[in-house]
Amino acid sequence: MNGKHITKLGFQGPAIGLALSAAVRREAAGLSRSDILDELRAVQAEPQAYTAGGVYAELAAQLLSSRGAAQAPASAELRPSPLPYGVWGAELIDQGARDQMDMAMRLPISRAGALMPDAHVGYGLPIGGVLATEDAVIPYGVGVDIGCSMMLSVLPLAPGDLNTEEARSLLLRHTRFGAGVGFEKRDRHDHPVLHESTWREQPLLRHLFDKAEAQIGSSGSGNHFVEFGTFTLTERDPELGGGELDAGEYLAVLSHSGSRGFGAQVAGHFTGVAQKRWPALDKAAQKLAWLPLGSEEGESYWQAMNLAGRYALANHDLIHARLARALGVRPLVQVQNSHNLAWKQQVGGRELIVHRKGATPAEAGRLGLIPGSMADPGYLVRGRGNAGALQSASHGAGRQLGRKAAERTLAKKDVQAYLKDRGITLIGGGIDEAPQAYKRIEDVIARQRDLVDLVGEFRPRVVRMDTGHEDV
DNA sequence: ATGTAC
Repeated sequence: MNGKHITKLGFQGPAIGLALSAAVRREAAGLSRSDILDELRAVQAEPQAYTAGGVYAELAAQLLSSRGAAQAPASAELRPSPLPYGVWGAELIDQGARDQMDMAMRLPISRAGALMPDAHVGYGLPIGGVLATEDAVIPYGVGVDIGCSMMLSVLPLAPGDLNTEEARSLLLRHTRFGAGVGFEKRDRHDHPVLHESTWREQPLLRHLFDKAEAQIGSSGSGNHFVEFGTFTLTERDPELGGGELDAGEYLAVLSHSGSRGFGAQVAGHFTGVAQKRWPALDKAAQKLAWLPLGSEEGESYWQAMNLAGRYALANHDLIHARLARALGVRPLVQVQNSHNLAWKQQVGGRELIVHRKGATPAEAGRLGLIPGSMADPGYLVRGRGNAGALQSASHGAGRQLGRKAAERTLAKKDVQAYLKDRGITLIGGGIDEAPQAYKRIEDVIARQRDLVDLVGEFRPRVVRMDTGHEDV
């Protein structure tokens, strides 16, 4: 098997090398030359069927992205039909989210995409959507809560070392919830992110600094939470604490938080700028308006987005530091990951902008956190670097019922019974965040075993959330 | 998700 056989099939550019190395591996596995050529023709004919894994995944991803480039018009004109993309757990995903992803894959700047099993409808790109674009960033491809993220601290304490009442009072004292909520001046905590010069580099950032300073270390509203629970490590993991953490059960803190009012205003501002930039863009795609990287607006968004990403992680840092300090301990290990952000990433040999809107980065070996609901387990996972999923996984269980539908259909007593069955103590929390409003996390995890491996499990015990429209 | 209000 050599390069000539490959080029004769019509492979071009970086695809030649990828096809050749796959062919060599198949040869080593004992296949005949004609069988391998048949396989390569099949990959060529239908690359989307091979992106999920196996020897041909990288080649398939490369073919898909180069075809995207060949088809890309240089204007706001949409493709007549969406580029193909991988879907994990299709039977768990509603048609509305599929339609939104189809629309995203018709953008002229789109090159590759994937839909995670927790996907549901959002603004523009669906939550659970992963989209790779070329030289452009889509504010609503990242979402309103820029840098929304997860953090886990495993503490040097046994689960029984903290009783429910103490956990409740620590959460009440050291966390702040609610839209618009920040800290009073005397309770504020400092963080290096507030001292970055970036804040002075854009009028918008200068304007938002005071709000950011007041709200740092707070949790906000909606699906955000801070909780104490039991973390179970199945076996030592080389990626976790350098492989030093013993298997067993620990008291742990898990939080879900974002970039608060600061990130929301950055998102709102640049979404407006992007939509004005493409007045001729099809109305149905308006919320997917993009900013070219290299343009002043595009670079400004990129800078503000990344600052909001660091700010969101700083929120977690302060929350965990305050709780650990109150307990008089230092965490044994900490893990954090953003799940609403865009990254520059190599896809099929090219640098693309990978938007993850409610999707966990899952490069090979990278740790991430996938929470369930206020009463269901969350998982510490290790990425498998699946090329077809653009190295991503779900960011949670995903909504099954919209907020209004949950308030309409779920009964308070059923939610209370669900919590009681699992021994959960809840502070705040609205009916719209009820466990029954979410897909079963076990189902969602089962659909992505080719995207992540499970490293540990977190079972919530005392949970704080914002108070919804209707309390539980 | 945010906390203002085509």
